[in-house]
Amino acid sequence: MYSIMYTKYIECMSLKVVKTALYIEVTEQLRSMIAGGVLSPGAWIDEQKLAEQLGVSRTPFREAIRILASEGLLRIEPRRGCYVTELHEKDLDEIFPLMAMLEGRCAFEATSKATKQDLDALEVLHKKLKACAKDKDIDRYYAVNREIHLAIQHLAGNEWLTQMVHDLRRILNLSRHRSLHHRGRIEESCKEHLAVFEALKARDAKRAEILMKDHIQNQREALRQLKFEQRLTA
Amino acid sequence: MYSIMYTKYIECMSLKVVKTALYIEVTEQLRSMIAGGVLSPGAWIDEQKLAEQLGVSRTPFREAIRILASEGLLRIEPRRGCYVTELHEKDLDEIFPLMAMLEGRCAFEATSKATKQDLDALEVLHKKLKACAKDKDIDRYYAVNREIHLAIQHLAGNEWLTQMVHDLRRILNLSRHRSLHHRGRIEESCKEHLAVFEALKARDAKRAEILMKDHIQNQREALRQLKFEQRLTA
DNA sequence: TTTATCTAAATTTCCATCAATCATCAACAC
DNA sequence: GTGTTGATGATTGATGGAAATTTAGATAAA
Repeated sequence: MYSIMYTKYIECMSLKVVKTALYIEVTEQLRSMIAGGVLSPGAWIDEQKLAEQLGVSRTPFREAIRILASEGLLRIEPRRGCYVTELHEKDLDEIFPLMAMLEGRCAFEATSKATKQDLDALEVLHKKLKACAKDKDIDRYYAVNREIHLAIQHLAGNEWLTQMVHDLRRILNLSRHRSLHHRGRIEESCKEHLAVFEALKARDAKRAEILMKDHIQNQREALRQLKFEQRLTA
Repeated sequence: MYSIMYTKYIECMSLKVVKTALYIEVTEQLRSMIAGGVLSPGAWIDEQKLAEQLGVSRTPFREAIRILASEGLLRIEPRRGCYVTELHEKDLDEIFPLMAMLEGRCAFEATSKATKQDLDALEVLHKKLKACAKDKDIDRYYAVNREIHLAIQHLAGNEWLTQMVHDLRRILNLSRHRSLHHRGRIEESCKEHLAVFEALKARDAKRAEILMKDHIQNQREALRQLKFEQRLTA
């Protein structure tokens, strides 16, 4: 639950990187392999092979697996093996409303806590977002969008809430959904973000919350549409 | 994230219990040791000693520790050791509103999904609750109260939401708060529950949600009061 | 007295290995 | 032909000890 920063520091004389615990590095590596689609949902994880591939023995590898499993990214079937979690439509239908509620709450809290400087920083981000939307640069849009969400979560100032949103987001990323690829979604998304930001600036917390909720639920809807259309063409 | 039931079964001939994976049993044991206060918040966990005490080697013990750490019950400082998480007032101030929001949502969803039978079952539980409140039987009240909350979560039918509430509840239990010991709180709590139930029966989802939120936030308030008064007498 | 450095003990982390369990498939009975 | 039982190979689970790191104590220097 806690996100702890593990200090990596360098011994200047020997230039040797003092390593964090191996199992933590393995956890991170596996996390990004899952996020990057190297390990796809449903895939079986071969302890021996993967551990060897990462250059570690099975013990720290196993510890990493246990952690990811309790985060929900992996699923361990005792004595049978370890698999990457698969998200079904039902899961998405359950998780998106939760995200909407939690991020809505973030927007609500952020509204009263944001300083003038905070708003200025957000202004910059939203300008970037608009530019990305205009250029239809989906990858950069996604990155800036992420920054904005993180900023709002940070402004809300509730670490447990933030952690919860992060955990759920990681799970959602399992579906590698690309709702932004839905026709017109990027412009819609941008408009929604600007609306949330307007409410924030107007110090209308309730409105910011509702708009943020809508924003997330519209993501779900775009995703559903996208899948529906893909099913038609396939 | 997933709560998996691991089957324990018995080999009848030899009367030997075929054990689930050791690290899972250790996880459960540690969990209950933490919940039961055997391991108090802030306490250092001596891997060697405790593992030996539980009759297992350090490896499965370590895996258990990793799991509990990622659940938030333990805090691991790499290469330094493992400690039981301490909750501060700030954490309680952050977590209770989250619980209120999540359980409020449960009540909202449950309202539309509860069948007549479900309501009848809840009726029985609330009758029990009233009896416990009348007798001031705090332990039994706590148990029945828990049953009602679980029932409502179940009715909401969102597994991810349920899991999230469970995770947070486990964390909250670290504080071993006894808000019910606050003067008059048990009666208040009971009244609040009955009010939620009335809204449920009236199919007034929004009202059920608000009342449940209030119920949880009042718990926080009672707890704050209790601590304040204890500080005066101490 | 305080600060710094070094050494030893305690502790965490990691690995090689062994044991227990599961999936597969062939042999057999029905 | 169908279903059950029993071996074989592969994989997960557990162990104890070796290596690396930190903490604490002791000694020396300021």
